[in-house]
Amino acid sequence: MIEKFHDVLKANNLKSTHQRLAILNCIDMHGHIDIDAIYEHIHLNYPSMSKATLYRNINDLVTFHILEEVKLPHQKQQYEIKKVPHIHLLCQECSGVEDIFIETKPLLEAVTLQSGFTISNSFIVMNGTCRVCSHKNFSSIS
Amino acid sequence: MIEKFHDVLKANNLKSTHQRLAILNCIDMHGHIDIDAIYEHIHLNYPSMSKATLYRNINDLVTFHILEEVKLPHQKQQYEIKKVPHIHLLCQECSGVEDIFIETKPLLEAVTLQSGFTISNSFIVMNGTCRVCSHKNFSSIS
DNA sequence: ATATGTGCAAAGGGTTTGCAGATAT
DNA sequence: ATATCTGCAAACCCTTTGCACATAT
Repeated sequence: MIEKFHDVLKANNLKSTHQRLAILNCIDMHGHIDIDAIYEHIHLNYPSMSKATLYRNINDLVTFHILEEVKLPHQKQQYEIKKVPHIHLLCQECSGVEDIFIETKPLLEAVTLQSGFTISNSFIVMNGTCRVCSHKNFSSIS
Repeated sequence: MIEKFHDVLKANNLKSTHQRLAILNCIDMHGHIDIDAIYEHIHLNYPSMSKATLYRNINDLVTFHILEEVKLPHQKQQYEIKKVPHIHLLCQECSGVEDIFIETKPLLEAVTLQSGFTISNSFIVMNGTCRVCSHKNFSSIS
């Protein structure tokens, strides 16, 4: 496997260890995932991985802005690879989380205008029902 | 003091105790506040208040949708009285949190269109610099 | 070769729970 | 009167930390 995160770590003067690569690959693979799920997933192929190392590395990677905390209402804290701004869509049926990249400038400008706030960053979560689950519900009715 | 939350509690078949009223008033007074701050605040006038009661009630009030969890990135979890949807503005200078009530329908519609999501609820946080802090910075430059 | 990172086990700190006594209705 | 709630203290996590060994560079 090509270790896409090797250079990211090096760029931050962090050593490229198996543990760190496993953590980053796991998070990257899942998109959004919480600590326990990361641990369980990695533990399958890598039973010697310790939780102390996981916690330490998660914190370090957040500090270095390689990871980002995702705090969704009514959910355990999750982590994701830091990407460009996007909206989190949280499906109430299947608990899935989708990312959507969409123009938020008009809203941000309206907020600035109304509040006088200079906005540097935004975090948007929307709760609802995803396309797949909507379709499932519809099928079961008809 | 008129106990505005007495009826809210009764409506949910929860007994209107001093502790619950103190918790709700404290949160209402502050807008957004975390558990420890609630405890300290209530403890001043009400030293016998126990943390167990605070935790139990916070959880109960969230369950009954009287309170709402507010999870802001890089902040401790806070609580607020459940209100109509609004945007949280988080100032990076003074750490203040403002609420702003603004039209988000166009964005929600765009999201629905692009993703097929049926949105029931949204949670929006914007980070930046509030009007007061912007002005402070400007003054110190000129 | 050496600064960093890891695993282990113990410590720490926030949250929950069982129980007996207190309180709201 | 009685179901509910509270305070206390102990139990229970989840998370962090100290230390000796291992690893990446």
